Formats: sequence, structure tokens, C-alpha cells
Amino acid sequence: MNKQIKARSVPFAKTRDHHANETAEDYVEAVAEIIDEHGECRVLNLARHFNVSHVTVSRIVKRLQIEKLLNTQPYRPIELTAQGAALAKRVRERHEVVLKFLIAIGVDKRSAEIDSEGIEHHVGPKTLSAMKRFLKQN
Amino acid sequence: MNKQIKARSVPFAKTRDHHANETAEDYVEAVAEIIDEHGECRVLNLARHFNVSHVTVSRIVKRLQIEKLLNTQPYRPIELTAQGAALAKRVRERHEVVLKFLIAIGVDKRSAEIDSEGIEHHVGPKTLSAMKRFLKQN
DNA sequence: ATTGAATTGTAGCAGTGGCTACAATTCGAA
DNA sequence: TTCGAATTGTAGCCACTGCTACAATTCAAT
Repeated sequence: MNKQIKARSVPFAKTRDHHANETAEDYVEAVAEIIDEHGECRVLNLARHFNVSHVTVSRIVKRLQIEKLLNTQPYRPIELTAQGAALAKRVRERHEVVLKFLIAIGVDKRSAEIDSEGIEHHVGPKTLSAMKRFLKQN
Repeated sequence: MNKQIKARSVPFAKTRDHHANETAEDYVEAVAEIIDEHGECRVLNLARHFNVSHVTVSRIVKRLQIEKLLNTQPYRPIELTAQGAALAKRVRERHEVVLKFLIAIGVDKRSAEIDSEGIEHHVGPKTLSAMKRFLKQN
């Protein structure tokens, strides 16, 4: 219940416990992308996107709705709240930077796409700045 | 049960499902480090290292024992199997590269330490090579 | 208007990782 | 030697993400 309460000095503090949060980031990002491409986002779009069952998706969507990141009614499309859209924007920009950065240091596109998906969630502000700096200078 | 069976084209395949594996990597790495520093590794050392309860640690240790990465008897120190030691070696080297790389691109030590903890698990072979290349050239 | 396929929801199970509370073991100091 | 503190294990709770099986809803085509 109080996983975040202690002001921990251990590096794992941030890294750990962050999984639910990563899910939220992945989902708002995906919802934003899917709406951009298809006009709307349905449970099945997300299920296919993440290669999980629709059940898993709808439970997570429900949770993210409680967290005020998404909006939806039963059997209706999924939308982003203002808060969700703001998060999506940040996440997409960060993802973009990480992807471009990996490519810039010589990783092939395919590997860069895969690795950036995982890496992005662990890129803090300082690392993000460093990557941006690098991209400008090269 | 068949999460890995489908030959998926989606980037998330690797990224997802990988959490248990990350735990294994974190644990063998920590065990190796603790043994290096303290001569032996106990449940409590790991609990303090990861800032979790000893209960969480001992359950995970039990699982990693089944996976043949660790060896231990009740109330005894934790040791690495040959397989565990091999994994630890790989993980530590990769971690080292990621940390040095982040510092090399201008991230401060503290942030680099934190972010590298999370990033390392998502650095595939191609990205790792690229980071090594970068470190050599700079 | 109805019906059937596609979509979404619900019930209920599993595995992982987090916890507290309590029991058992170990080991050094008295 | 024994006794107490520290360590480890066990029981049992919770949340999150994954699933299959089945029920409900929607929507387009007849």
C-alpha cells in the first residue's frame, strides 16, 4: 500500500513498482496512435496491438479509467481524457527521442524499434536531455 | 501458457512477458555482487538491496532455485549455480556497458545509475554492440 | 425487423511480486 | 549450556497481468 512512501535512496525504488505505470504509459500511447490511424480505438485494436486477449485489455482499460487516463462506455470506443492525452504526448515524444537516438548510434531500425519500447520507460529526464543533446549535435 | 508460441511480429513480444526474467537477472546480479562484497549472500542482504521484505525475497529465491539459477538450503546462504553465475556475468557486463554509456553521453552518475538499472534489461545485442562501439570511439 | 458474426463484458483460474503476522531456526554472548 | 536477538520460513492477504469459456451487445446484411 505504501510502496512509494519511503524516500528511498536505492536505485531500484524507481525501477521497481513501476510496472503498472509502464502499462499505463504503453496504453495511452497506443490509444493515441490507434485513434490517429483508425479514427477510433476499440478494445480489439489494443488487444491486437499488444498481442494479448481482449479480456486483459478491457480489465486494464477499466483500471486506467479509474485512474482518469481513459474514458469509455461499455461496447463503445476508448478515448483519452485530457490527462491521458497529456501523458500520451509526453510518452510519444520520449519514445520518439529514444528511437531516433538508438538509430543515431547505429542500431538497425528493427532492433531500435524493439529495444526502444522497453527502454523508454526507464529514461529519466537527465537521460532524455542527454539523448536530445546528442541528436542535435550529430 | 503459450505466450511465446506465436511467432509475433509485434515489438511488444520481447518487451512484454519479460518481467519475471528481469527479476531473475536482477537477482543473480545482486547475488554475485553481494558475494563479492560480503563473502556470502543472505536473504536479508537481498531484501535490503531491493528494498523489499524478506518474504518476497525468499519466495523469489525459491523460484530461481527451481530454475536452477541459485542454490541454497533453509537458513543457509544463497549461492549461484554455474548457470546462475554465467547469467550474472553477462548481466553485469551489460549493466556496466549501459552505465558507462549513459555517463559517456553526459548523464550524471546518479541518474545514470538509476536509469541503467531499468534500461539494461531492454538492451538487445544490437544496441549493446552499438553502445560498446560508441564507448570505444569516444 | 431479424439474425448472425464480430465485438465486448463477466466469471473464474494461474503466476508473479508486494505485504503483515507469526513460527522456526541459528548463533553468539552470557 | 542456554537464551535472546537476528535471521529465515510459512500462512495468508492484496494487486496486476495473463488466460479460457461463456454471456451479452452491437451492427450490418439480408
